[in-house]
Parts: sequence; C-alpha cells; structure tokens
Amino acid sequence: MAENAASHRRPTIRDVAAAAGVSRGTVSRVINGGHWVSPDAREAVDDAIRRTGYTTNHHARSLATGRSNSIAFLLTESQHLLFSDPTFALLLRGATQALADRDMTLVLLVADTEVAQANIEHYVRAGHVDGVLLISSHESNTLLTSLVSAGVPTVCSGIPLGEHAYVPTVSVLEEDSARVMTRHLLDRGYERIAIITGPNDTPGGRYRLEGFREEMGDRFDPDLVEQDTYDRDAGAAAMTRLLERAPDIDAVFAASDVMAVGAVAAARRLGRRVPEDIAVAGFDDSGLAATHDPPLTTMRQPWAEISAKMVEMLLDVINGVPRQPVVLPTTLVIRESA
Amino acid sequence: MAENAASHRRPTIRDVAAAAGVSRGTVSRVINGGHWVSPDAREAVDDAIRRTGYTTNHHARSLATGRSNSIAFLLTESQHLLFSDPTFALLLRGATQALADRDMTLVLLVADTEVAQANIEHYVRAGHVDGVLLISSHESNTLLTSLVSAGVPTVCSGIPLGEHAYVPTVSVLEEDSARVMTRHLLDRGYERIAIITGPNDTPGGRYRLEGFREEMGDRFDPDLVEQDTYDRDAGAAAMTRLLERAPDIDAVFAASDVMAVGAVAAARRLGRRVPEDIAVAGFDDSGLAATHDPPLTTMRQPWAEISAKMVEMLLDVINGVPRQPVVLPTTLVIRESA
DNA sequence: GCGTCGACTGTGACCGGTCCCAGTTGGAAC
DNA sequence: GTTCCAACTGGGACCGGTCACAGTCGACGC
Repeated sequence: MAENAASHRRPTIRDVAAAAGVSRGTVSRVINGGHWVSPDAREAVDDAIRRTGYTTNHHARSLATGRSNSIAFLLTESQHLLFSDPTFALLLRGATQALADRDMTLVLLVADTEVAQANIEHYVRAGHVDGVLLISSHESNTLLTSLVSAGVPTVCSGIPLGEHAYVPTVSVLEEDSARVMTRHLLDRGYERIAIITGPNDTPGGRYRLEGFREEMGDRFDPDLVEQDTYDRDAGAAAMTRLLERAPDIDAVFAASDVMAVGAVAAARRLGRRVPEDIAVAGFDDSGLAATHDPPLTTMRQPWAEISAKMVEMLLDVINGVPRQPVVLPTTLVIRESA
Repeated sequence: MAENAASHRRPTIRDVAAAAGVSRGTVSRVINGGHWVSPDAREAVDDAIRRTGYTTNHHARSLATGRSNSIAFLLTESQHLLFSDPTFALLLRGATQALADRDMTLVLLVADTEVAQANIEHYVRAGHVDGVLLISSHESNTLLTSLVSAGVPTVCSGIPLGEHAYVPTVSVLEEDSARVMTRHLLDRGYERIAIITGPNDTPGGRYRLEGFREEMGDRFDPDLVEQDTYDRDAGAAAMTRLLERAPDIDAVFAASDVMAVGAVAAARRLGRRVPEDIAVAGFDDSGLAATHDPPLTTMRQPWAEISAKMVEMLLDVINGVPRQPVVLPTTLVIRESA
C-alpha cells in the first residue's frame, strides 16, 4: 500500500515495516538477529526487505547505538615505512581480511607528524571509531598514553615498553627468536658473528639483542653490535661500519629483513660475497626475504596470526571482555643467505 | 546555569547553546563557518565550546546531512599486490596525505574475492562513503560499472579501458613514456631490445607496448615481446623465456619495476650481468628502483601528484563539480641498469 | 476460572546534529 | 513616518535508526 509511495528516497525501516505489515520495532529485531520474533513476522520482514531493497543506514544506527562499526589501523611510524617496510603491509592485509567477515571497516590513520597526531587523537577520542589497532614499536608513545587514558579500546602490536603493561598486546617471543637464529648461525660454524639491531626503545631492538647476547655467551663481543633504525639504508651503513671495524666477521644477524637487504648490498659493495664470504640473516620473513638474491634466512613472524589476533582481541575489548597479552612463536626459515 | 547539570555525558550542541546563551541554530552556524552570526554571538559560542569541551558528533551530522566525510580507497587487484607492488602503497600514502588537511578520512577496501567485492559494492552503494578512489588497471571491471550506474562519485587511476570514457580519471602518458624509454635504450646503442609488458587488458600493458613498437619502427621484432602479470615472478619467467628464445638480446624494457627486478634476477641466474651483458629498464620508479642492485633506470610516475589529483577531483565530483580526465607526464630517470 | 509466565509486538522517546522558515531588529531610502 | 531590506536569531521538524516499556495473547498450573 504505502509501498510505492515515496519514489526515489532510499527505503527506511518505516517503509519496510509498512510493507511487511508490522511495526518498526519488529523490523529492527529481525535485522538484529531476529530474537523474539515469530516466524511469520520474520518471513514477512525478510520479504519486505527484499522487495523494497532496504539497506540499513549506518549513520543512523551509529547515532542511536553510539557504535561506529569501524576500527582504526593506526600507524605511528613515519609514513615512508608504510611502503619501505613490507611488514606494515602484511599487518594491514591481515587486519583487512579479519575484518571483512564481520561487517566492520578499517579506517587508515597515519600519525606521521605532530599535527597529524593531534588530529588523529581528536578524531579517535571523538568516538569516530570503536577501537584502535596501534601499530608501533617505539616506546615513547604519547599517543598510546592518550588513548588509554581516554578509555579508547586499544590493542598494540609488539610489547609497548614503558608504563603500559596493562594494554592488550600481540607480540612474538623476541628473545627466544633471537636465540634460535643465533644458535643456527653458531651451529653452522660461524665464529665472528655481528648483530645489526633496531633502536633500543623498540622491543625488537632491545630484546633481540639480549637474546643474541645470551646465546652467544662467551663469544659475545660488544664491538660487533650495531644499532640503528629499521630501514635499508641504516642496514647498509651499519654493515659498512662493521666491516671497517672488524673485517674478520663471518656472519651478521640483522634484526629485520629490510636491514638485512641493506647489509647484503653494503657487503657486496665492499667486495664480499653472500653467503660465501659473509653470511647475513634477517628477521620478519617479510615478502622480500624469499625473493631476495640470495634468498634470506630469517625468523618468520606469523603476520596473519598477529593481525587476526589483534582484531579478535580488539573486538573483545570493545565488547567489554578483558584480554590478556598474547605472545606468539616464530619459526626459523633457512634459505641461502645464512 | 545548566552548564554543570549533566555530569559525564559528552556535551552536545544543546549544552553549548545553553552555556553561550544562544540557540542551537546559532551554535550550528558558528561551527559551520560562522556566516550570519554576530561577532558577540560567535565569541560567546567559541568560548562555550572551549569551556564545555564540545566535539561535534559526526554520526549525528552524517545522519542529518547525508554526508559521511569519508572516501574509500578501493583496491581491485588481488590483495597480495598491496605489499608486493610498492606502487599501491605510494598511492595510498599520497591519498592519506591529501585527505589529512581536509577533515575527511580514508576507508581502505580490498575487493580481492567475489564475496568481498559484493560486500563492498553493497557497502559503498549504501552511502557509507561519499566517493571512491578506484585503484585498478584492469579493463574487465564490473565494480566500476556498478559504481557508476549507482551514481557513486568515483575517480579512477589509469585509463579505464572499455565503456567508461566518462569516468574522471588520472593517468599518465603511457605511449609517450614508453617511447621515451625506448628512445633512451636506442640512443645508448642497444640493438636487440625486448619488452616485458603487462596484461593486454591494462592500459600499461597495452599502450606501453604500443609506444615501444612505434619508437622501435623497423627494428621492432614481435618475437621479442613477452606479456604477463605485473609481478616479480612473472618478470623472471618472461626474462627466462626471452633468453631461451633469443639469447642475443642486449636490453629489456620491463613495464614495471617489480617485473624488472624479477627480470634482473632471472638474467643473473642464467649467468648474465646487468647492465654489462644485458640492460634492464623498468617503469614506475617505485621505491625499490633506487635501492635495487643495480639501481634501476626507469620512468618515474608522479605518484604524489596522481593521488593528490585524484583526491582533489573526487572532492569536486562529490560536490557536483564535473571534472575532465587528467593526464600527467612522466620523467626518465637514468640510473645504472640501463 | 484465575493468575502467571513467556513469547511476541507496537509505540514514544531519544541519539545529536542540520535545515528552513518565521520572526525581530536597526538603519537606510523615500 | 512608513516601508523595506539585510543581518541576525530561535525553534520545530527531520534524518533513520535503537531501546525501554507497556501491552496483547495463548498456554499452562492449580
């Protein structure tokens, strides 16, 4: 009856109710799971929805429920890492996939400048998103403090160093992983093993070094440690410094694949063959490890699981279910570089 | 007076109005530009906003205006390209930056399966986003058809082949670019030049080949053409086939940097040095070109401009301002590989 | 036969903005 | 002294859902 009334307006829940001969409340119940609705009514509503081509208006729903049905993928590293480090893309991909099933969406936020960070803080605290996947590794993270104090559901990647032990996190066994790789290098017979690790205010930088030191035991030589940012150029520069300082090193453990790639390039430039003259191992098993020349021996981080877990935990936290930090294992992937 | 009434509720426009001693209408006007508001009122409202800590509720605004203040970055390629091809990341980065100023947000959508595509279609047509940045190169794009017919403001990257001439696009001079690179190779004295190009249903695949053929003129040998998908392995496989078929080739023009990287690896595996034995040129100047060993000679696509332009155009289209397709120039970047 | 309970349904209030229209005011024009 | 207009203001209606609550109805127990 009232079905053909409004011509081009998008059908609302009222139109559906009219078409089905029930009330708005019943339609709403059907849409949200259909509990306490008689089979007849449910069928009538389903049919009416089909006939009218009804789609729920998410803005209206968000206004009424206070939920946005979206979560933020928040990058705190400077933006160039998004494309120079395949790691972020892997996490992004995993998060997208994990969210695709549930009908939620991912909003991408990049806090690469102070202004951007302030805007994002404002945006998130204004309730635009239901929660935040915080992708960061650095300790000095004012954003995290701010989010936590504002009560925004947040899940972190890596272990947030500092005061935030109570934030749910997904991380890997940094120390153990480093020990496994170090053991591998030792077992292969390398003797003068150097390490190129990340900044000390990142879990990767700190704990991988620690694991390395422990496993090396007496063989550990503080002179064979280089610490720098997680990018290619830094890896290359570190390798150059190492080879100048200690030309006799026969293996290098880089704390990320990207750094390892830089290290290999630098070694070659100085006339060393990899792995014949010097072995180079990486960390992450990001996309480039397998296709690099030579293919990189590396520690595989379970990216898909990490991001899936993060999403799952975040949804729990959003729904008020408390979650404990999760620590995942890594696996040694032996290829040709070490 | 009513200022301290509600305790922990987020302040609304009503609270601000009460605090400022004006009506909701006036507050709304101040928030939206402040036209037709007396200086006194404006000041009172600004002050009240500060005192109450008011933030506009975007859900409510969206419901009332029908605008979501967000746009979709829609990837139609299968998801692995997001991280294997740095190109996407470059566009994503540019779009994020361009949107950061305007207070709009980017929603990331990946249509990598049929189901995902159906969901996304539904989502976008439901008015969740104000417009779509469609990142795709393939001709057979049902999504584009669907978006256009649903009246969703859309801007495409690349030239959408097929029926969609009326969709605003941002692209580069494919043919000319290919000619410039070909000319460069010819000028360097290479004589047996092969091309590894992309699928024929992509503008890059088709028009770069065309430009190459034209510039080669009489020297063009259809036997030295390989066509495959834009990824590393495809590039490597194509190079392998080429070297088997025509061991005398002295240069290869790959239609993307990623393919070029694969081609270099394959050439090396077959004992050829690059560029001494065979030159390899790429296309895109994506991040990996400069850091590759050897650094790739390539055609630089102006990624930042492309994405900025796309955003700018999309916002115009959303506001009802018609836009014409834009074609940007590329530049030859000479490094060591060719 | 009455009370009770569980399943189901309808309705008004509400979420927090925007929009538009109907005023009010003060000053300039005639 | 009207008239008119521009500048400004207030408030009701509305956007399209959800939610709490009141109410209906049939079955069942005693």
